[in-house]
Amino acid sequence: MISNTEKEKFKELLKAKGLKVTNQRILVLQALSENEGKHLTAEEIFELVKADYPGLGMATVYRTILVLMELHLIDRINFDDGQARYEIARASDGSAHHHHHHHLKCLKCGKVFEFEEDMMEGLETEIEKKTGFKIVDHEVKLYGYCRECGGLPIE
Amino acid sequence: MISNTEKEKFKELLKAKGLKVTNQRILVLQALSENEGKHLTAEEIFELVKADYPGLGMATVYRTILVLMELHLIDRINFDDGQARYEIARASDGSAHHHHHHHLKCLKCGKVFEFEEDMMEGLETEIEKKTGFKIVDHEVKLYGYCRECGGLPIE
DNA sequence: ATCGCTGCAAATGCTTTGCAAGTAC
DNA sequence: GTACTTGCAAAGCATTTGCAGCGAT
Repeated sequence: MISNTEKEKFKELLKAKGLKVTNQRILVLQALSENEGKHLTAEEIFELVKADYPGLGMATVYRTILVLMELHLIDRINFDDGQARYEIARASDGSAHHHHHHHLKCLKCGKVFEFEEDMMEGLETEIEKKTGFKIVDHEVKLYGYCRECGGLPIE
Repeated sequence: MISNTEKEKFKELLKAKGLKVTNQRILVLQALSENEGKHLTAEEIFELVKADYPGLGMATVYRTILVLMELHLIDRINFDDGQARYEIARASDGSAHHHHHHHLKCLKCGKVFEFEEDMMEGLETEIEKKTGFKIVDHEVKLYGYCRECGGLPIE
């Protein structure tokens, strides 16, 4: 559930950018907040919010997603299955760039798990030294076979 | 350039799967092989091969890409810019699952660099221990600002 | 009252598919 | 000769956009 404090913060953020506070925007953020770890597609967000707010249009969902991404309130993940997925950003203050949280996908059942581990700093500093690149964010995806799928490949 | 040995290996692979050796398939593989590190889109592959083989159709490019991916001869990368990109797989023997090679994208100029570093084994064993997951592959993307872009964010 | 937002429908853009003709084996 | 392949055009699907009406401030 989204706390009132968070909701107020969101309203402030919108106003600060000259954007308006609408039911649609609040409900979309809320749907993502209440489904942390579910990696919702735009379609799924649409269905969820539509249940509470029947008039909703798909285009609004997509436009709201853009707004929320610009405010750094949500992140997009792509599992190459034809549709993008979205999830609440951890540090929801709309400032931090590093969200140290990544994904683990089972190649058999397709379930997506998460992990918080962060052994990336070492790698990043090394790359920065070697290439002159200033790294501000990273994304890690692991693929394998989950416990229920027996850790064994198909076929 | 694609070596004759590699070309023969490719032909064997196709035959072993009951697939036919066609000019289109060889030319697409060759285009990707001669453009290692360029992360070509399907459209770009199409243009490249079409120069040598005018009759080519876009659908064939997409179908060939599928075949090459099933043979593990190429990998797909997605930079969320609306089109998938493809590159030759390193261990082109069509067996290995681990390709320890990842991407570094500049958030200002959009250029994509590569790095070979591999500090992932530690992370992977730890996750395996913790979750019971059997990890067979990983994908790392780093985002930042390249040397030419001054390591400084825009605006 | 203003200017942003929304819903709808149409458009876009990448990718896939159906099908008849062509080609490898 | 028998599949498998190809090119073309049409279809599919996720996402974006144009626009007139609606709603927040």
